[in-house]
Amino acid sequence: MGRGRSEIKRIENPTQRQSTFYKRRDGLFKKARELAVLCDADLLLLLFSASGKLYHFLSPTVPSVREFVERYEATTHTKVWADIRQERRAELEKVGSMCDLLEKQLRFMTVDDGEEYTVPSLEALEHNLEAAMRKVRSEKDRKIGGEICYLQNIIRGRQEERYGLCDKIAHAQTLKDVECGSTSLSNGLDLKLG
Amino acid sequence: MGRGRSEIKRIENPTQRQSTFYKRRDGLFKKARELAVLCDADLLLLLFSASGKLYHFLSPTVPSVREFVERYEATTHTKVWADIRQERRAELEKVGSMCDLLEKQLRFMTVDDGEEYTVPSLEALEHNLEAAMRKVRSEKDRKIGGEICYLQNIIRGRQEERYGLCDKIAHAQTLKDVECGSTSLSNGLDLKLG
DNA sequence: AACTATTTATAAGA
DNA sequence: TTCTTATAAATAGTT
Repeated sequence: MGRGRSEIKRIENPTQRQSTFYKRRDGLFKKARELAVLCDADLLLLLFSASGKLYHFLSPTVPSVREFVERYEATTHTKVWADIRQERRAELEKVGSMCDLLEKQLRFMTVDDGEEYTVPSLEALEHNLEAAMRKVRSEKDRKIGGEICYLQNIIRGRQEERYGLCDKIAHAQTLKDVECGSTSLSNGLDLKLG
Repeated sequence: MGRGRSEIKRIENPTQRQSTFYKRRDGLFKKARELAVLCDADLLLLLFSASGKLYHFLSPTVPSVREFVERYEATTHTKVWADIRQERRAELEKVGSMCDLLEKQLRFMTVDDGEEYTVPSLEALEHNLEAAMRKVRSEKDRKIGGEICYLQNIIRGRQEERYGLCDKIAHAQTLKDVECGSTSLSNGLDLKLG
């Protein structure tokens, strides 16, 4: 419509583009309103101009953008926000219950400065701490035991090395004795290893 | 356009309404697309027919309905979902950091079955447990001390009551003695109270 | 869905 | 922006 032009491509002249934007924007909104009224349809039209200005139309039967988009989600089963909200809620619940559990466990082991306790509850705490202590100490013993064992093995290994060395030297000496026919020199090498 | 009609009101004839809906829907979408291309605008068009069927158009520069509505929210400062999400995120972070803190505290006091510990770290745990134990025991001592004090007070009170009673009886006796002029009966009531 | 008479939208110019 | 107007486009009624 109008004089000339038919090709639909970006209008490079900014003034002309702006002018066309106004005219066509009005036309589009008018058509949208007419469609809603004539055909009993619900529609949402959100429009940003190139300069970032917002225009929107919502058919009269629809109370809010939010409800409309929720209807859209329900129809398309996209449910983008619904899903995200669901996930967030689940995550929050998980972390929350984790927190409760930890708090309970901690409450099981420590006295809080703000609180007042009864003697039996303090005794219960004491028992819990004793149990924890036993566990820590047994773990420590186990570790130390392991280390002692490891050191013993090293010592044993070294001793065996030394014995082996002694045997070799002794053997070497024997060979020498046989070769030279004398045993006097073997006494000069007094092995005190091992 | 077209032959006749100019009044914009709901078309009562369903067949005619449906026909008009198709024609005008196509026209509207065409106009929407043209506006987006010619004027470099971003737009979203969601349309439900009277029968609930959905049609939508999103200008090519916009990747999703979600992003578009977020832009709408940011522009209008409606921010309904944005706010809710922000709150949720903050809440989650708070609970999360709380959880971390508790976990750290707990890790400070207990040995975990899955973990391997060094002897020095086990000794550190032992010290922490000893500190907690001292705190619990001092609290217990304080409580027991308080209870002993309380019981002592009760005992003292009872004793005072008894002394008072003795005094009264003694006084009554004295009165009786004075009244009767005899003191022989007072010896029959041997007070061993107090 | 296709045709066409007619109305409506709008490009260009002021 | 807004108005005017020539002209292209959309579409109501019909088939």
